Amino acid sequence: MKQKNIRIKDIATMAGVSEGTVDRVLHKRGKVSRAATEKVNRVLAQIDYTPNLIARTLGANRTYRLVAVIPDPSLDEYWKQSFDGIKEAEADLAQFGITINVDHLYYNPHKRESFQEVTIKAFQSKPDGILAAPLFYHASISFFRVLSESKIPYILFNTNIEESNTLSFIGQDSFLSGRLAAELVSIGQTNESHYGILHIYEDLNDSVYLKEKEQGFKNYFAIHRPETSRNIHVFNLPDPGRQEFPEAMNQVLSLPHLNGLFVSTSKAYVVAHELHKRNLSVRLVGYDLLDQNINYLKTGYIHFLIHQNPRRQAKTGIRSLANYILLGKKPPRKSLFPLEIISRYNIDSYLN
Amino acid sequence: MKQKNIRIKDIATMAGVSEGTVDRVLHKRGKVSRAATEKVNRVLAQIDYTPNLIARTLGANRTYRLVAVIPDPSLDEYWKQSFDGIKEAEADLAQFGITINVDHLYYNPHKRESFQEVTIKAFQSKPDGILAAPLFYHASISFFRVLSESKIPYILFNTNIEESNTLSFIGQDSFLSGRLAAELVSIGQTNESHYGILHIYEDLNDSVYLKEKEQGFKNYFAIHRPETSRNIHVFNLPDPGRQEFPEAMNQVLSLPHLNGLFVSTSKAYVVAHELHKRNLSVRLVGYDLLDQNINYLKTGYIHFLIHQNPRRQAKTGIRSLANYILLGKKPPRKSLFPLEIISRYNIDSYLN
DNA sequence: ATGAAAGCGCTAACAC
DNA sequence: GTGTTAGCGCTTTCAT
Repeated sequence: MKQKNIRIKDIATMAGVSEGTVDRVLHKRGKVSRAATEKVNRVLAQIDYTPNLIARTLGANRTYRLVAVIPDPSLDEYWKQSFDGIKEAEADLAQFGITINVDHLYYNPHKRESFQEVTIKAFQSKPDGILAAPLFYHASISFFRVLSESKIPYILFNTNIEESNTLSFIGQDSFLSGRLAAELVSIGQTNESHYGILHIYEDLNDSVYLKEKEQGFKNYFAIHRPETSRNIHVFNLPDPGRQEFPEAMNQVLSLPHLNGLFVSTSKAYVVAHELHKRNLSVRLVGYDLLDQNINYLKTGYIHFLIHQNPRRQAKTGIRSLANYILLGKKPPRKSLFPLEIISRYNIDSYLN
Repeated sequence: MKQKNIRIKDIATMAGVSEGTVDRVLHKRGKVSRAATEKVNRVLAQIDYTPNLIARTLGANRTYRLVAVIPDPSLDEYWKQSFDGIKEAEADLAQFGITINVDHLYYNPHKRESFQEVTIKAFQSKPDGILAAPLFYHASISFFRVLSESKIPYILFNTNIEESNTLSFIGQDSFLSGRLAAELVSIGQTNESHYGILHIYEDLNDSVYLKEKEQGFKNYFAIHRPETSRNIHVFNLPDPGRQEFPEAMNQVLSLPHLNGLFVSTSKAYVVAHELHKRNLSVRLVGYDLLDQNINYLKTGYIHFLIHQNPRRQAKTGIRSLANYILLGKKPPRKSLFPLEIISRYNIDSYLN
């Protein structure tokens, strides 16, 4: 009835070779004659062999070191959530001899040099795998080229670099995300409305995904509300910590018939703050469940947040990497997360 | 630098006893003299011993059989999704010697006797753990009492039975869910609107969670739109397969000022169908990503779906059960899933 | 009651 | 190249 799992020993018997040879074929360790390789492969093709991970880790008695390259979690609550996801995954995987270095590899999300430094450090530590959130497009390219050359497997999350040779990208479809934002910001509004896209404190030159969101946003209007298409205004705003910021916001908010604002990053709360100060009512759509965003969502200054679930993205990333290293399982090239709509009506169910 | 983990062998040496004795003390298997027990415990008190779970599962070389009690997946797409979640979890856990019986334990979600039969079968098979979606409140009570008495651990999902002694319940907060539905169905509508709550083909007597949804729905109006509170109408509709159904729907749809309908189950599509037939425009809110619901969502007859994520619920349930049995980790008593809002604007991102 | 030893399935070192 | 074998840390059986 319940046939026992096939063991390497069984394969060896069936193929008429020794366990060692089967192991060598399975792991492509070389030093096997063509004849023996074929004998083993023939058996392998007929059966459905699943290695016993438990026995493997116990037998190998070795540890793997992964490395995660993300922005400093202490600088940004969003990255704190990614960090938490990494830690969760680490706890699950510890029993398989997997450790994760992340602590000394934080970078400043606004300093390209910082990212570059860290990527070099990460590479030089010769890890068994890398998970990275590569915010800087150009600096990433060379990093990933080096990794590919050194055969170090790596997975990206949050930000995709199409040109990279990554095992997998985990994140959302930025174009669709922008389209959804457009729909949320304009639903129920008249075609005379004007809308603003706000990129806050980001180097657009490096942030491909912000441009994609912008395109998705515009595309929605081009298709569904062509008359309104000309009423879309794009603003690149400075660091909200700087003095120029409120003045820049004044410009934005002085637009006539401004009925909606889309903040392309998780900084919607700074805009909500400005609306609050001025006692203005403008539909506001942004990203992510940061404490401040949640507060403004509950008080009605932010209407919708699109949840990117950084925690789960990071966790999935580490898991995929571990699955690949431990079991050789290739993850899907792209794992696109759902665009979760958060409003004041369902936010509570998302908070533990 | 990296001190090796303490092994049972080390403890044995330190305590001056054999490995076997240490193991017996560790697992309280008895047959150890007071003297030996104390020697071991003294050592244990001084060190920080963490058993190697990998080695433990490999050494034990035993299998655990879990059992899942759910409605027949072939009768209902919703339960098919739960089923898929179970199968996914099973694939992950196979390496730990966990197998799951589900195939011959389906019940008919509309037949209490069928549920009872299956619970008896499940119990008699003496599994190591049970995952159940207990749709029938009264019949569940005795089932879970028996399980508790026999020390068989069990976890509930989808439907909670507060009185049970379950290790964990995995699902959504029905009250909040009803409240969210009320908000979605009424947002942007005038206070003169009338609304219908539709329970389709369910024995309310047994379905606590439907009543909770209803209460949440009403509670929203009581608090936020007291004037509209008297405009809420509750309907218990028959099996949509029966001839009476369209006539019953006529009654519902003849309500004056009917501006919104809330279907408390995943059957919103049958209502959408009736609306479509009559070419009526009424805001419709329901549950779950069934194919037909998705179609009507895309064509605009359904406005919002609340996603219960049955796949993930079931998967989480099995995982928790396995974690408990394998590692002794107690899951949280309640694991409440987020209320995911699905509209035509983000549905695509949810479909793979 | 206790210790010794044979696995569990796989890896890796070592002979040949 | 190939087979053999000693672990990995724990469980479990079997003498004693």
